[in-house]
This record gives sequence, structure tokens and C-alpha cells, in this order.
Amino acid sequence: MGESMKGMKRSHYCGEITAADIGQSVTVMGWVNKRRDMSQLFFIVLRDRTGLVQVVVDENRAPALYALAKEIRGEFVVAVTGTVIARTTQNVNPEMPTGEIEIDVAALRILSESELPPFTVSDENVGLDMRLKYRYLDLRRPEVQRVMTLRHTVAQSIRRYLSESGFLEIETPYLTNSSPEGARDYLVPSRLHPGGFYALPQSPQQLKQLLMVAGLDKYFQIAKCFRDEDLRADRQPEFTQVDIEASFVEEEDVWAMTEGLMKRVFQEAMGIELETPFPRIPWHTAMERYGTDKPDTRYGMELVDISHLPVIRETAFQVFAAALENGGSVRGINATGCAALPRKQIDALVEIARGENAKGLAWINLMEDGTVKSTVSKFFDEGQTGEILAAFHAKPGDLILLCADTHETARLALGAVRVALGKRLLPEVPTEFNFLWVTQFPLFEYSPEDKRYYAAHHPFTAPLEEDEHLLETDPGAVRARQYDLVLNGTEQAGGSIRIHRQDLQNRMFAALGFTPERMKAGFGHFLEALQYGTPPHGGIAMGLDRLVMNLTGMASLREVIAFPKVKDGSCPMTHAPGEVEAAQLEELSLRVQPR
RNA sequence: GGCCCAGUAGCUCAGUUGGUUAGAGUGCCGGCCUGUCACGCCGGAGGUCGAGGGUUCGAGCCCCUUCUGGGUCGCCA
Repeated sequence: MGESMKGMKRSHYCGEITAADIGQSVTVMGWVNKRRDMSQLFFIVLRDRTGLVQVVVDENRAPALYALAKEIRGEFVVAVTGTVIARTTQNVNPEMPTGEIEIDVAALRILSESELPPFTVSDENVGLDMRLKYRYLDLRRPEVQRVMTLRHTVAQSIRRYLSESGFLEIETPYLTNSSPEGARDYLVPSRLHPGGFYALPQSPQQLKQLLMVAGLDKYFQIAKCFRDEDLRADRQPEFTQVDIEASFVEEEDVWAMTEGLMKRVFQEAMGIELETPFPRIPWHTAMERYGTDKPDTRYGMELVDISHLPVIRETAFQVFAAALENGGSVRGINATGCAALPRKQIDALVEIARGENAKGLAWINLMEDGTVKSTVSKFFDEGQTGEILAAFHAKPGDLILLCADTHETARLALGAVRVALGKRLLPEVPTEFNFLWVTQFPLFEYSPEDKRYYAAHHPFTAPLEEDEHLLETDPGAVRARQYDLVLNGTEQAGGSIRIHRQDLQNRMFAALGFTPERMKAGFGHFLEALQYGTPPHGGIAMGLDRLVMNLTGMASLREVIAFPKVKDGSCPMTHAPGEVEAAQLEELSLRVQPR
């Protein structure tokens, strides 16, 4: 049911009517957010993308419209023509952006009726299941639309900036080849090639590099990427990357371009002026100081290596001594102001360290009154404890947590503890945005199970020129021209300067243990392309979803994606993935096992 | 694949040690109200306690299985 809108034309959006429009006749169209029947006086609160506006229907002056208004229910779509009138002082609603005015109805039309919705759209307290199952209703809510609008602003800001900087927006195919290594691919069976499969891209990496070989010089794309791995709060199987590549560039060029991009986005989407350039720290330093490759620098509590202190080197405490003997270290963190932390919460921190394979933590509480409570008091006298405390610049009220293990484990364990401590200090919605470049990542990671090296990022990342000679002799020590842009402790973007010389690319594959056959099968077209004059090039890819998530302080990626997937990769609204007709399978030369 | 949490009215939740007819708020339906804006007041409807099995005289509550959702580890070049 519902009437035609013929003859009515929207003149204003609900949220955009102001006191300046008083006296004007306006026509608004939208959804019924609320209705309040006062008998003889009927209020309709109408909602559209821009906000809310109140419409008033007076039975004495418009009896027919009052009777019609009584039929209206929540989420009906209605059109209203009326005069914008000022509310009397006592009737102004200061909570409402349009609270100074209301629309005195002259014409009212129900354009579309609504079944009783499964939840009240104006109710802020709705469970996630419901919201996602009826996402089209959830998306009507102003706070959700605000996020979608911000996402649009960010995307447009990116497009303008990159276009003005000489980048061409070029689309690369979604139906492409599966590539060896990396995440699991989503596969698409080919009808015309029985047994053949396309893969949905995990990133347009190779294709964007080929655009550089092609001489397109500067490219970008806001590209969907697909990875068939398990979901997390910050991981969806399909996500959006701002993919950027440029020729004849080195690290500083990419960083400066990216800094300009973020500066622009923050100006236009948030009204925030970012300081550039962003700080840069080598990966090794990040691990030493923060125990992570994506440090949150909104708080201090940096890790301290105290292995070199005489009091540690000469200790009889077996746990510390053993770690040092095995080539490890004793490191710690000053949990500022946590001396009075209940035992239970300290235990929780120890559990976090254990989660990173640390065997445990020792701790020293420097109480407010200056007394010391320590789990290692048996092994360190007052003076020795003082030396340790001094290394952390501990003040009364501080808690020192110590970890003795391999360098790697001690750093990671304390890094995780540091993040947990930081969470206590940080607001839920970020008020500060700390960017940081982490540079010079290791080029390879060694897999003890497979007894081989893997590319830490992808096999096209160039090594630092001064480390090239180590490719064959000590791959684990080779640093990469790889950089990550970190925002408030999350990886916001990552990129590298790529290998543009074929000989170096071949050495890279050799270091990865690829046979020439496997190189050809996996990357043949790419290696071939490198032969025909490849410019030095590099680029970066930035998670758009994650950026919007950081800007809005949302706890989950789902909040910034219009139609997200849930934990098992399905969509609660469309029920994808679904079953298909047997005939479709046959056409694709596929058979599935019955479930 | 592992571990943890949740599932009770349309929605959001409470439900004590296993004990009478399972509650609240909100929404919904009806009535009343001329300035509401979380309107108010009166009345009403609304339940397979996720599903299945078990223990028990008796199960929303205990046990087993399973489903759904969330978080996390593995995984995510």
C-alpha cells in the first residue's frame, strides 16, 4: 500500500531545515522515527539521512490529516508539506539540531507502509545478531549512517589528493590467478576451462607492479581484496585497500606522499591538523623499545633491557642467570602507577606474558610510602633492588615487571603486557592520532617446521642495498626496504620499494628455495615482464576499513562496512554462501560432497 | 581446528541453593490526554527459557550432545 508521490517534490532534507527557513513552505520525505499522539495534537518525528525534524498536526485545524496521522506507524515512509514555524521558547528542544523549529503540516501522504520492524530503529541498544540480520534497518540509524558518511568523505578525500598528485585510478581484475604462498585464496571455477580456477586477489600487488613496467608511472585504486582466512574483530574476508604504486621513487618519496595523504584525510574528514613528517623507527628499534612492530606511542612505558647491569649479570637467581647463559636477556617494563594493582590483575598480566611463551614474570612494587615488595627479594638486597629500580626510573607507586627469556620472547611478552597496560590509560574513542613509520623490516622469516625462509611480506620486496650481499650467506640478517605506517598501535598501511632488477629477483626466489620450474609456474609472466625495462618503483597499500575504524573509534571492522560478514565468513542477511543448482555445478564441471 | 563468553517475551535483560502460575524495561494493540520530544496515565496481548537427550519426585538453573552469535589462539606472504 501507499500513495504515489506524484505532484510532491522534496525541497529539503529533514536535518537541514533551520530557523532561517521559518515561514517557508517545505516538503520533506522520510521515515517515521517516532510518533506522539497527544489527542488533538499529533507529533511526527521524521528521519532521513541528514537527521530528524518534527512535524505537528493539529486536529482542530486539519482534522483529515489528523485522522491520517493516526494511521501512521514507525518506519512508515511519508511525505510532508508544511510551513516551517518557530517553536515557542518553552517548546524548543535543545537536544535536537532542528529543535528550534517544526513543520506545521499542510499536506501529508503515506508513501509506503511498514510492517512492525523486528527492532525499534531509534533504539540504540540492539544486539549484533539483530542488527546484521536486518542490516538495512540497522543502517537507518543515524550513528551508523554517520560512519558510512565519514567513510565516503575519507574515500573522496583520498581520490582528490591522489588525483591532484598525478596518480591515475586504474582498475585491476578481480578474476585473476591464484598465487603461491600467502593467505588462502577464494577460488572461482571457470566454466570455459573445466578444472580451471580463477582466484580473487589478496591484493593487486603483481598487477600494480606491471602497471609500473607499463610506464603508467603513478597508480592508485580503492580495491577490494579477498582472503579466505578466519575472521577477527579487525579482519573481514573481503576488505578494501587503497593501493598505491609509483615509479622512480625511493622510501622518502612514498612516505612524504602518504603523509600528505593522511594529512589531507584528517583535515577533510576530522578537521584535525596532523604534524608531518611522522616519526620513523627501524623495526629492530621498535622491537627493542616496544616489543612489537606496531607500537602505540600514545603512552610511554618503554621496555628496558637490564641484562648489562652488574647486579643482573652477577645474580645467583637461577631464572635470570639461565636466560643470560642461553644468550637471552632480562628485560622489564615500568607499569607506571601500578604498584597497588591487586594481585589478581598482576596475575592477569603474567598470563598475557605466558601467552607469548614467556615462562612468567618477576615483579617489584615500589609502594607509595617508599617500601618495596618484590617476588625476587630473596635474590636482591635493598641496594641491588634500588639499582634495578633506577634502571626504570621508578618512582613511588610504580610496578616493575621483569621477564628473563630469549631476546624475542622477552620482547614480545613485555610488548603484550605493555599493550594491556596501555588499554587502561586510553580512552575508548581515540582523541589523539599518533602515526609512526616502522622501517627496515627483516626480509625473511624462518619457518622451523618447513626448515626454509619465507618472504616476510612478499617476494618482490627489495632488500636494503647494503644487505644484498647477505642474501645467500645470511638471509635472516637481510633487512628489507619495507615500511609500515602505524596508527595508535594498529598497522594502517604497509609497503615497500620493489625489486626492479631481474637478477636480484631471481636471487630472491632462490633464497626462498623456489626451483626455476616453480618460479616459472607461479610468477612466469611477472618475471618475464621484468626483462623488458622495469623502472625502480615502490608503493604502499592502506586499509581503508581499518582507517575508518580508527577514526571513529569503532571496536569492530563490521561497524564500518555496509554489509559485513560474521565470524564464519557468512552473511546473516543474505545467508551467503548458499547452495547452488546441480545444473550450475555441472556447467562448471564441479561436484560437491553432500553435506 | 583449540580455548573462553553468551543464548529466557518482538527487542534489551533479570531470574537466589533445583521447588507454587517465569519477571522487568521497552516495543506492540486498545482507551484517555492541546505542546510532546525517552511524553504521561489506564488496560491488554505477548514465552518450545536456542534445539535434542539425560539426572531428579521436580530442571530456565545440574550433566551430555548440538546449533547460533561474540572474543581469542592457530591462521592472516
